[in-house]
Amino acid sequence: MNEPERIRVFSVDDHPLLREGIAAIVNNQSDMLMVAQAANSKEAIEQFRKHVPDVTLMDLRLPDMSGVDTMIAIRREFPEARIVMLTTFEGDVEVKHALEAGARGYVLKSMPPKDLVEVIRQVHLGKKRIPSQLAAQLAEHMSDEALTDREVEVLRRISGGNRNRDIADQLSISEETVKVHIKHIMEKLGASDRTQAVAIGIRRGIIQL
Amino acid sequence: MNEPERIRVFSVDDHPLLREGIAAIVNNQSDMLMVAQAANSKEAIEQFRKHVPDVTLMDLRLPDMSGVDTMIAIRREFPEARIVMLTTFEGDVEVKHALEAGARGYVLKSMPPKDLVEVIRQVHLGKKRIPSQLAAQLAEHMSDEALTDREVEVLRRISGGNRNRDIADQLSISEETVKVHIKHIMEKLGASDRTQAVAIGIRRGIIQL
DNA sequence: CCCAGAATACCGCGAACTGTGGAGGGATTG
DNA sequence: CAATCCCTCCACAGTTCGCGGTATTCTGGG
Repeated sequence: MNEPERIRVFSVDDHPLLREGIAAIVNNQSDMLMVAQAANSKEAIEQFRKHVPDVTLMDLRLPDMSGVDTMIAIRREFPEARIVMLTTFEGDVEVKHALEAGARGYVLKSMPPKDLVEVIRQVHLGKKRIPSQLAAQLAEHMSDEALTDREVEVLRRISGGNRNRDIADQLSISEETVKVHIKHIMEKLGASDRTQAVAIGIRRGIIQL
Repeated sequence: MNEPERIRVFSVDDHPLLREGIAAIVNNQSDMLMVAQAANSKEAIEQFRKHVPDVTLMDLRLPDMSGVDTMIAIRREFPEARIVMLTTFEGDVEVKHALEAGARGYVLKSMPPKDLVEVIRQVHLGKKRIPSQLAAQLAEHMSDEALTDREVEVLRRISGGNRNRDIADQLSISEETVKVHIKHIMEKLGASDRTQAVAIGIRRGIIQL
C-alpha cells in the first residue's frame, strides 16, 4: 500500500522524559512521524534547518534561550514555519507573547494526548489552535493593559527586595518616578500593594524568579 | 527463556504526555515493567492497593491532593512502599518535606532517562537516591530555620496583598503579633522586606500561588 | 501638525511598614 | 522539672509606601 504523506513533527524540549512521551504518541499516529528532536535552542535551530519539519512543538523554557526567542529566530529564516508552543501553563502573558510572535498553537503538557495530535493536525492544515481553557484565560486579561518595559523592570526589582530609593538609584531616575511606575503597575495588575503586585506578576508570567 | 523477576513500576502523574514517556522508558528496560498508572491522588491510592508495585513514581503536584500527602496516605497502609518523587524542582522546602515524609528518592523531570531508571533500581534495592544537584540545594538551606506553620500562614496572606492590620483581623490576633511573625519570616528567609520574603517563599516552595 | 502614551520629575500627607526592646503563657521534649 | 520553642501582646521611633495632583519632554501614529 502506498504510504501517504505523513506530518513531519519536530520536538524541542529540555525534558527527555517528556520528549520520549511525545515521540511515542506522535509515532503512534498513522499520519505523523517524529523526524527530529532537540533539547535546547541551538540544537533546535540547527535541526530545523536540516529537516524543515511540517510542525514544530516547542517548550517555552529552554536552557539557553527562551522558546519564544527561538521561534522568532526560526521564523526569520522560515516565515512559514508552523510552531506550536508546548508548556506547563505559566501565565497568560507568556501565552500572549508566544502568539504575538507567531505561534500557531499553544498546548499544555497537562492536556490529553488526543488533544495534542489534534492540534498538530489542525496547525498542519494552516489553522491556529488554542485550547478553550487557555482562550478563556486570555480573554480574562485581554482588556488589561500590558505593563511597559520600564514597569516590568521596576516590578522585577521590587521582587528583589529593593526599596523605591534603591530602584531609583539603580535606574538613575528619581524616587518619585519609581513611585509613579509602581502606581501604574498596581493599577494594571489590580494589586493592593507592591507585594501582591509581585505575586500576581509571577503568577501571570510577567516576571520570573 | 525464563523470565526474570521484573521491577514492577507504578507511575502517578497528571501529565499524560509525561506518563507516556516514562512508560516507554521503563518498559524499554529488560528488568522493569510498568504495571499501572494514575492521574490523581484518588486513583493512585486505589491502584496501589490493587497492584502493590515495587517502586512508585509520584508527581509532587496532583489535581486533587499533593503528592506528599498521597504518599503519606499510601505509606500508612503500606509502610514498606518505595516511593520516588518525580517533579520539576520547585524549591528545596518541598524536596525536604517529601524526604521527611518517607520518599526514597527524588528525581527531576529534566534528568536524563538513564538516571531515572538507575534511581528506580537503587530504590528497589532498598537504597535512597538523591541527585547531587538536589543534595547541594538542600545543603544550602539545611542550616536555615524552617518557617513555623503560623509564619507560613502569615506569609501566604502577605502574598495576597493583605495589610498587617487585615492579617491580624483574619487570624484574630493583634497587629503587633503579625509584625513579630513577619520579622521572623524575613530573618529566616534573609529577605530585606515583606515583598522579597514573598518572592523567596514562592521560589523555595514555601507558598504556592 | 496635533494628540496619546510613556517616562520623567516634584510636593505634601497620612497610612503602613520596619526595627528594637521587653514580656508572659502554653506546649513539647529531654 | 527545666529548657526550649512558639505564639501572643505592648510601646516607640524612624522610614517607607501609597495617593492625590500637576507638569515637562519625547516619540510615534493618525
